[in-house]
Amino acid sequence: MSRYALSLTSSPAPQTPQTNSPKPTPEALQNALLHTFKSPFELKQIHAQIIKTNTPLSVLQLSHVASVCALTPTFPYATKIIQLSGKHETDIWNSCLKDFAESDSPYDAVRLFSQLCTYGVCLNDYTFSFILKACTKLSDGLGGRIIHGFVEKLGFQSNLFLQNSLVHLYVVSGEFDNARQLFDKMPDRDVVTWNIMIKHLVQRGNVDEAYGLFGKMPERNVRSWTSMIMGFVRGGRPEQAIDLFAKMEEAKVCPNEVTVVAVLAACADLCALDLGKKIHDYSNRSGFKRNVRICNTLLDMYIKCGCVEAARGVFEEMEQRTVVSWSAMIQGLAINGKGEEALTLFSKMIESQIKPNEVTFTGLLHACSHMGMVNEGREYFASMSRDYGIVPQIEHYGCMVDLLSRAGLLKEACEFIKNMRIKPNGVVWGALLGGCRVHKNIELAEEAIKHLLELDPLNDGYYIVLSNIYAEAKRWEEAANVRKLMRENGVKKTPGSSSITIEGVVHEFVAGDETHPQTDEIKERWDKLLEEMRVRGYVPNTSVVLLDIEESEKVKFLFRHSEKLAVVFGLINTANGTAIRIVKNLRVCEDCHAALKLISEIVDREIVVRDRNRFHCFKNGVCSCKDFW
DNA sequence: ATAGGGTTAG
Repeated sequence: MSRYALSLTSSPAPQTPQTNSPKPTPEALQNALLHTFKSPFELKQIHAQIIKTNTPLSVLQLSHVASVCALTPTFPYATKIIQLSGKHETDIWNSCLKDFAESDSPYDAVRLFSQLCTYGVCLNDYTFSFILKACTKLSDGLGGRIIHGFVEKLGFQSNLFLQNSLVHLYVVSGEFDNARQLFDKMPDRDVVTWNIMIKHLVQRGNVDEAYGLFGKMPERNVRSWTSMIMGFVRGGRPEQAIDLFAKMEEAKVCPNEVTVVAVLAACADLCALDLGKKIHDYSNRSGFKRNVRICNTLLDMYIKCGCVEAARGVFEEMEQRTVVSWSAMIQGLAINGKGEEALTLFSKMIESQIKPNEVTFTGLLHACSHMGMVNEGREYFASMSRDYGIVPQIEHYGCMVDLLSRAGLLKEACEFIKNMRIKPNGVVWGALLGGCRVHKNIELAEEAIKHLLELDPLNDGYYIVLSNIYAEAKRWEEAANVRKLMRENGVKKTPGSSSITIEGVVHEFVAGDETHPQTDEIKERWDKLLEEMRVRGYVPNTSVVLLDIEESEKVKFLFRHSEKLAVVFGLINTANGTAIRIVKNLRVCEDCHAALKLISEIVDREIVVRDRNRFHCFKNGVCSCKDFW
């Protein structure tokens, strides 16, 4: 008690009168008192002041008193003071409840709610909306069910706000059946109700069902469209995301910041640079330039379109950069053949006092592995836990094995796997297998495949690589055995597929596909290119064709690779001089790599191929990967 | 005074 009294008298009270200044108003005196009021034990003084000056506390002052006393035994005393003030008691406690619900410790709201119940304070619909907000923050479904009971008992069950809050709470706390049940029996739903359901169907990966609801909604607002677009992006269906965005524009709904993020993500996935640039323009026109998340997504879009310089432009113009901005830029440089710059950028990041996270290190390790910088990679790997306290994840181990294996340090890579502190996965052993192919080590490849067949027996890629390794060593019988094993295990080779987006339309080419309406035109153009390529020394590399067929047949197969089809299609259907951007589902084959280098020179165009792992920017006969991949 | 989207790797 005395401690608080002391603090009251000794603390500076700005409104305390000076000797000659006019007498302070009672309200100023109360404010002065409240200014230092931090403990419920001072309530008596407050109360005395009220009586002495005969001035009731304002709503703001009462709320302050309420929040100090809310979770203490002085609660009933505070209630009394609020009642004496003549102000509406429920309002005061509600505002306090709201503050707690929005604070970092929403559980305080739950405790206050229980006080309100214990002392019989009158509750209204606002009370419930705030306590539900707190429960939502806590993902407290059980609490939700209890509150739901209260809501019904007190007759608020037909309040749409509360119904929506309850549906949201159930869905957030994973009680989807309860959410659905409530949703189904709601007599009236508004756009918020539908949006909640769509959002959470999407989060459960149920994009089709979400789209079903989207179709049934009586009205849609910008959030409905955005959630659905985002749903398609997250569900790996960026074409549909972009289609829907076009429909949104037709419906004359104005995109907001979140829409911009969603559509940019779709552009990034599709390498749809034209649309991406349009959205960039729109974003600037709409004044979204200072939004860090938008900038990060823009940066990522340019990176994923292979436009490192445009990405750098966005990065440099940013007013604020978060760890996400730096990590995205580092990763971007890494997979675009600019590993050294990635490492330099990391030093700048550290100078800027930005703390790296696990993603930053993934980018750094990628930079090292794509450039063959073994010692640097080892050092970063050691540094991440030593200097930054980041525990390496499976991705980091994967990068390290990739780094060592590509550099030919296969034994060390193998040892590294065996000493890992977590269980290696398919990616880790797969990295070793990949290195074994480059460095022609059959023995370790067999060791790797043993693990891979256990870990990931349905992944066709590993069989293909092993079969390749045997074939390149001219051990045909073993190569055939691998393919036989593949058949026995019911594993099918994923067909190569490449896509190109022209004016917002995605054109997809699957290896060997001859059904495209422009097939003849593509062939014709290819034959012309081939003549010029041969003049420049191109020899078809049939070793990448694993089929047991005639050499001349193999050559035909080579010409049907999806990336070649997509590139030639792009040459035909875009203006001279424009860059061609292709996305491939697998890695680029060696023959295509050699061919595309020459084509970039012959037609004097930039050709960007984003494959499973990285970018290949072909320009003037060379590739940004410097043939190290 | 009350309800519903967003960023980097894989």
